[in-house]
Amino acid sequence: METIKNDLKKVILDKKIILVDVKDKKAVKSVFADFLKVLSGNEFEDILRVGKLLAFKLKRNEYLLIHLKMTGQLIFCDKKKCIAGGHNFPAAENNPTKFTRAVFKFANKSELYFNDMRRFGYLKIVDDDNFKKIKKAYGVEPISKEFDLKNFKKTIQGKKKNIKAVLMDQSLIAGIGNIYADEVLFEAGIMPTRPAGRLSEKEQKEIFKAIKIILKRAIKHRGTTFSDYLDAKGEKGNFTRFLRVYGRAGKKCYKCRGIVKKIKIGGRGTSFCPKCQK
DNA sequence: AAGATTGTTGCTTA
DNA sequence: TTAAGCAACAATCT
Repeated sequence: METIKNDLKKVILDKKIILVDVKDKKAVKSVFADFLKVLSGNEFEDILRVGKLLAFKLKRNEYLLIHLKMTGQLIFCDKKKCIAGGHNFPAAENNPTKFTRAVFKFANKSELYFNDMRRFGYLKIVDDDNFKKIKKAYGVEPISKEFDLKNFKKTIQGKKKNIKAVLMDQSLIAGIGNIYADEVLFEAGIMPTRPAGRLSEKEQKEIFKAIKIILKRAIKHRGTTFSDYLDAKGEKGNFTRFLRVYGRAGKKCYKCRGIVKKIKIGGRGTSFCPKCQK
């Protein structure tokens, strides 16, 4: 989401929105007429990110919220090229696809496609007050300065839930999902099943450090399932190569050469190394 | 063909 | 009252 936000900020700000072609009304979680009314003729002034939620700031203190959930994509196209963000998208140049739920059309003929195969994602207009309320429901931004060791210790203090569930709890820490939770705990050498409140000082510090390292690395690689243009051969990009434990069940651990295991925690697939993570 | 899949919400239970 | 646990949401792929 951080990558998508940064990429889109370069191209869609201060462009007049001529119309929004909504192909799937279910994707819009506001009163439909209001949604169109707020957007038409408006402009995006900024893009903010709250955890995995994107907030496109509009004129008159309103925001377009976009959540991509599992399979959402945002693809911006102008005359020259398409840039894209989101999960496993097909050829950016083939838009609209059968999964295109809405198209934002700008005055200069450029377009923003909201695609979503599984239809979990949504678009929503909120005012300033509402946005503040939504933001409040999220925990600290882990890449911010405000998130320091002291803050983290306080966050996990007394928690009986396992550490993986705590890392993924958006109301505690914003933005860590299933993949990065596994990566963080592998980096820190901690078993995902450990009750968060019973980790030692040293372990807490290791996890804190790992959060910073993993997120920094992920952003450096432009996110996990982000792929940009098709290359000259028409092949899809793949940027999951920097992952060290997620999706590697049955393979050799990069640290100890033992076998990476997979279990279920809270209904989610969880990859870990039983030898390296205690 | 059953079980898996990157996220969140809202209900039930403790 | 709050925290934890879990099904549900939908559509694909293996």
